[in-house]
Amino acid sequence: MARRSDHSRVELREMALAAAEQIVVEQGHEGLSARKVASAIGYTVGTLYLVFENLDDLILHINARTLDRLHARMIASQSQCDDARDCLLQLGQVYIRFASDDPHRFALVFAHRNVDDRGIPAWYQEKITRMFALVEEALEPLAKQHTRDAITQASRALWGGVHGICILALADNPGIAGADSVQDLTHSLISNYLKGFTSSGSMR
Amino acid sequence: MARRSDHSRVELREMALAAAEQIVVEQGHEGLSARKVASAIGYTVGTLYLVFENLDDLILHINARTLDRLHARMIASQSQCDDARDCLLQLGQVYIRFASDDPHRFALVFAHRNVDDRGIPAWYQEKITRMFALVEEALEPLAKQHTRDAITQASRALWGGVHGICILALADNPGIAGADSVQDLTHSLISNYLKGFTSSGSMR
DNA sequence: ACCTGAACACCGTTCAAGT
DNA sequence: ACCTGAACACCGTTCAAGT
Repeated sequence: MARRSDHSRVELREMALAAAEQIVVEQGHEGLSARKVASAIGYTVGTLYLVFENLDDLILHINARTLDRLHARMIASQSQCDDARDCLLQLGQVYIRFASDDPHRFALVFAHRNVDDRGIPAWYQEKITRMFALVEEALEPLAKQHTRDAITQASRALWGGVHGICILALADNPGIAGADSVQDLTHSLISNYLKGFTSSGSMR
Repeated sequence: MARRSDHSRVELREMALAAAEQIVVEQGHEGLSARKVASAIGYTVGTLYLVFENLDDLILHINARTLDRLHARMIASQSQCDDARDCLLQLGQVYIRFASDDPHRFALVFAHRNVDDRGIPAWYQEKITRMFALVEEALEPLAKQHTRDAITQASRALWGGVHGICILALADNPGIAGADSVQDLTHSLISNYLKGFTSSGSMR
């Protein structure tokens, strides 16, 4: 073979990403390999390195797509909720459902933190920041008496919390996935946190 | 060589575990390999499989030790706290400090969930359950008006939350590790959750 | 210019063969 | 009985060589 040019660079990238995502969905994070992706799209391993820096770079792009889909769903949920508290509960539900509907893809986002020497690229970081901003927006109407910084901090604490319940549940931890449903735990976390956050008196 | 018998089975296990832990501490999860462990203790790869089922089994035993140390520190913190609220805040602090003092070992516990076909062994699960039980105990004096089940659920939601902040911070997420310290976020989560949980009225 | 295919340096796991 | 060492089937990554 050699010199095929059947597909443009962009086409190759798209094919590789789609193939890689399918492997992850079916076999999970551990099942993914450069060789498998290459053979799935009918090319040699070497070709993959023409179009991605390395496997971590490919994974980063899968994760970018995953974060985009998650963000879209979070946005969508915000157009059909009643009050601010309900909006936050909806965000939590969407997050949990997204993770449990597609556990392998979701887990990949948080399994691969060691991108390389020069850290996570800014365009990718923005996708995470954007998600926290969504929580912050939803929290704002409930926090009139708080400063901007306090709201930011609260959104981070709260969403870190929701995320924790989510991944402990995915990992099938005995302590979490036991009797209660993940949705119930998330509801408990959000609603109790909000009760505390919106009550006027500071306890310390 | 062959037929050395320099070390008993138990000695070999201990040596392998110690060597593996050192590799994890220094090089992280990705740096660990059966061959490296074997060569670090002066044996061949095959020997490792005489004394552990496989690499996942070895990792499980590293994680068991990590959970034991964490549990010991959590226990210790409970003997020097004032009221129930302070005890819970201390638990959170210990958890976060433990994770950030030894990020690689801590991350290993939650990175490796796919033990094998027949799931996580009961003796290991118990180490996780034990930790949640500690939170539940600390929570109990604050929840006189709640049922046993409600307290259990609250301890799971709360500790899932603390865990989430913890790992997002370790992963150096821009949303979390930003301006606020992890300790502050944990404090915010616990103290606001408790305010909500201990306030009498249910909001729904 | 585009892609291959072989090479390099690694993996986890098994198991006949040596002492 | 204990341990080796070679084998097997995989990895990620690179790059001279082919068309």
